[in-house]
Amino acid sequence: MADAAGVSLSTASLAFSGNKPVSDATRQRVLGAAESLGYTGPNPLARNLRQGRSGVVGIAVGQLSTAFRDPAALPMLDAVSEVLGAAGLGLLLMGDEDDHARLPLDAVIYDICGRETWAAYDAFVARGIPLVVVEGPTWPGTTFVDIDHRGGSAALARHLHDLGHRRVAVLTLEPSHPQRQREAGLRDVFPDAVVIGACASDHGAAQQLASDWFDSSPDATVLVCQSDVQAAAVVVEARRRGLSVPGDLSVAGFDGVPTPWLDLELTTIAQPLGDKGRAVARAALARIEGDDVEDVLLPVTLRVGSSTGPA
Amino acid sequence: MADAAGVSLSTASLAFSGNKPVSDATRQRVLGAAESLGYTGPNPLARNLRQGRSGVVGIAVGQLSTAFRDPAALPMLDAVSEVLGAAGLGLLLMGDEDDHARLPLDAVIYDICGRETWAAYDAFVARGIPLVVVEGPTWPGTTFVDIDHRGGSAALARHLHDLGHRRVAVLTLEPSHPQRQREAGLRDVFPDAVVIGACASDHGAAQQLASDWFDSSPDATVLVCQSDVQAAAVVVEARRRGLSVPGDLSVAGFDGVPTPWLDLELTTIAQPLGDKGRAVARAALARIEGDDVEDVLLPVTLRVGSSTGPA
DNA sequence: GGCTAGCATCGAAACGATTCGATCGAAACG
DNA sequence: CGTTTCGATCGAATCGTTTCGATGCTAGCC
Repeated sequence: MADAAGVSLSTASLAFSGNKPVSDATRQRVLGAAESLGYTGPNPLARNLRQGRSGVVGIAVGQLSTAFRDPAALPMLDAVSEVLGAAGLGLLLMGDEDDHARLPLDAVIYDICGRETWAAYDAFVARGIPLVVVEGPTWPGTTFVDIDHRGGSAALARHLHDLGHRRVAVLTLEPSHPQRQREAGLRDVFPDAVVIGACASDHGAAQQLASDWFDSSPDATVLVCQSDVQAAAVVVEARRRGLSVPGDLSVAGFDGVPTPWLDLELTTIAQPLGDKGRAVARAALARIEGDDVEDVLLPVTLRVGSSTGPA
Repeated sequence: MADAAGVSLSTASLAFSGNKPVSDATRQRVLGAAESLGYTGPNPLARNLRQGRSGVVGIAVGQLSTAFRDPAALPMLDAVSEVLGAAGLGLLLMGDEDDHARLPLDAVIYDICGRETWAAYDAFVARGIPLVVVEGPTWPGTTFVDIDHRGGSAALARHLHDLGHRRVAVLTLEPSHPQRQREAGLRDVFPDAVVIGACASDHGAAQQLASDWFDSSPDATVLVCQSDVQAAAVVVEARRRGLSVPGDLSVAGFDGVPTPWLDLELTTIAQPLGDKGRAVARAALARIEGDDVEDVLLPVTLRVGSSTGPA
């Protein structure tokens, strides 16, 4: 250790951490000795043990390739990473299969819906690790960050109603907390909207579902989707069949992400992805500090594009 | 601690870790005591310090939202995560801005090209942390995993030459190690291929570049792109201008990822993304064990689709 | 019966920092 | 000049494991 060159362990530690004042001369001596001995600074593992923190926050997103294929996931992840990084914390990706209960995490973010997919939830709760859940159900020991699914869907529904639409079809996500909220919002305006099927936010799956639906000679004048990816797939499939959007069918999405390969702007519910990520990260930070944290509900905005028109 | 209920610390440790045999009766007693005292198993931080390992591998990908917007990034990330997870290691996302030198990482993967973006490289080398570089230049202390950019590009070029094409335009990535290799492969066949511009693998940017190029009344019969995302954007833009693909212009991509919103199959160089990820992860694991690791060069395959045709 | 093996358990020494409280001088103050 | 104060430094305790070597004990062997 560098203290062979002049000072005590405690002083050397202070010279590196700056937790207490150290005279300039001493600091120079310590840093110089470290340099010449090839000492590269405090061992992070030892620091972590002493401080009882790992400096790492886990984020569970289900299967990685599925989770990030949806463009809505990225801006949020970016924001989370940015806020945590600024606080000196790292972000650890938790796939859905591995046993992450043995890793030293300061907090865990669940960015998927459905309690059943919360890997290692019990272990984390038992160890007292703060949990932040995005768009999931509330659960003991958990801080909750959500967007206004229901209000957004209702706003979209009113927009469609104003355009004269009465026969509404819905392409849903697989059953989940946000999905239920969105359906409720839609039914506030269209109680008898008809669900044509459910799939993940995936272009191929949505296009297949839309194709089957078109085959059934539907009479709806608008198809409401649960993501812009789904909506884009529906537009592509409609056109492939010679249908015009919004002439023959109006299509609405959710999320408000760019779909640059379409030459129209989707009508969609834009959610504040960056705000959501920042709220999540701040909640995690606060809980790590031991502060009490309120659940967060973020507003969404209806963004009217050119994929919806008069019935 | 649980040893208040019967045994010594060492035995309790063995009961949990299983590193040495412990009698069944003792194990039961230890586990029972742990249960009733609310002890949730060995503290990961302490274990890490003792063992000198954190169980976490970092992966640097540049800005997150940019890196993962490219669909080619995900299958590889998935494979990396799967192999590391099976070995009990976690994967930590390193954005390009933060100081990750203070985190306890067992190894670091650089999945971006260009030495200048290797955040904290010097610090990691100084601390003796194994580094694995994907598609980057070789560098001291580094294990290198790459695909055969040059051979793949040359194979594509021969395919185009066979189709009768002689006037070739190229849309490149920003300058980087793989980009240089790919250009070399192309020029093995078409020495005077003309570069029309460079951009990241991003739909919007590529479409803009293609648009400018079409405005210049080009005489090339084929446009070679460096990713399927770029190629898809070019196809979209060509059609928007009433050009047929491959009738008026052949288009080729790179990567071999699905482009479900196009109704044609891109001609492309398919790279083994899963294999690449697994090779990277295995290299990291081996280096963590202290083994010597050979650099890896993976083959690619030409996949002829319907976006290229006779000149 | 004595000796050797082998198994289960234990004690103590790391792992490498941070941090609390004490000490020691020198400066400031009356 | 005596006393207080403050800043810099130091010693020792602590974080919670894992692991090495030693110790007992039982069983097997000749």
